[in-house]
Amino acid sequence: MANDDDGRSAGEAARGRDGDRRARLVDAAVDHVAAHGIADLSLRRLGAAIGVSHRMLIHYFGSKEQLLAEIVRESERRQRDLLTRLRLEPGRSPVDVARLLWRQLTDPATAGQERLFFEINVDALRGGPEAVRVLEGLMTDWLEPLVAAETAGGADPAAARRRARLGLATVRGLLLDLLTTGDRAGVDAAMEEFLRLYYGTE
Amino acid sequence: MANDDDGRSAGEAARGRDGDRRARLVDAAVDHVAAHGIADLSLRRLGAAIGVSHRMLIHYFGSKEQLLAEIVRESERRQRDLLTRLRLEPGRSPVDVARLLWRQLTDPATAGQERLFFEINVDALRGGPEAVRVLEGLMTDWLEPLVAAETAGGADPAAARRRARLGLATVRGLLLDLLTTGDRAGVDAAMEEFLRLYYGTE
DNA sequence: TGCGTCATGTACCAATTGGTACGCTCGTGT
DNA sequence: ACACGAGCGTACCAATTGGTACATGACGCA
Repeated sequence: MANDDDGRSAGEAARGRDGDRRARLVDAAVDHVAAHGIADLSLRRLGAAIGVSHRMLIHYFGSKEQLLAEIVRESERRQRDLLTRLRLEPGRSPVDVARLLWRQLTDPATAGQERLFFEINVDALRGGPEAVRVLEGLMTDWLEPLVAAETAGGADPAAARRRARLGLATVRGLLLDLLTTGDRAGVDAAMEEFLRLYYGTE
Repeated sequence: MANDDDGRSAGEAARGRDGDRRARLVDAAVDHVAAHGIADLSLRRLGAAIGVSHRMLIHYFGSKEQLLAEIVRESERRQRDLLTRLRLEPGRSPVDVARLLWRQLTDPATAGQERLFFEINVDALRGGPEAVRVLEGLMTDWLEPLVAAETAGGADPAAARRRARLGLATVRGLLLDLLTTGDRAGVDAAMEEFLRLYYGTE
């Protein structure tokens, strides 16, 4: 017999002391992936980087695919957190919220995370049907609160959807620009231009 | 001795009858890559797909890296062509040009090409310093004519740069939205909203 | 006809990949 | 004290990778 096998089925239950270990591994993995990309990731290199043998990664996550899924999940969670942390603030004007969000997204500290977002997105585009869930989450998680904000700001639902979609797309486009050019000043200026058009500030 | 080696140095000169073959191979390669992505590309699979042995790919291009470089170059060229083909038209209003460009970019026939653009972009983000050239081309090739158009439309240079940058980012963001959601109607509506804000049409 | 050059396929190579087998080392319950 | 099970590392595996060696043609030129 002498079998290894975790009978743990990864995702659920069993938060019994090694849940910590798992969680810490995922965290470290996301950090590493944000820094080095997801494309040429190998279990061995990842393991070496975060201080475990690749054997342990398979032990805890079952397979590379499952580990990747968990990395994506955790990364999505971090992005969502970024958003929800903003909407909590009361009584801000929409422009200020937008500016705040923008500043947070363009914080150099989270640059890796943003790059990872695009990487996951592009990656999922090529992936099979199981990637659809990821893609949907990537869009709706952001679209929903934005639509809500627009509706609250007093726009009919159709217009709110249009505006939310436009805003999200523009932010992402500018974010990609910033990542590729690194020209913060230029991109910030473009963002200000957008805010002027979008909120009609003069 | 009995050596194989092409002394051709790939890129230049030697358009001597096999330039055709090379060019056709690059073309087929770009098509294949647009359809299947660049991430899990292998010389063997690519070769099988376009009807040559992976040996031939190396023979004609020297290495996978050089082949990839050429694919990227050709892909960029196609994108640029897409743009220049539009600016030739005389006497169109900016809104119409924009709408035309948008329709061309969102043509399902070029969807693979657009996806490839994002893939190359994301890929280059993680790449070494040789990728900088690619990234710069990816931005300036588009930004320049847009800035020119804005300036011609009567805006001071600073504003023209801001507006061009904003327009490009928004188009790309919406394009990414379209690729991930496939919701053409919704994205088109957002685009119309943008054109209204951007050109002040009522 | 014979020779050389180029295009191409087949067979191979070392390196790297995800995943597995197995054995060592502890901490803990009895 | 001792057995046992979980956590872990080492050594391994087959598959796939980019790249190379070599043989085999086809074609042109003498």
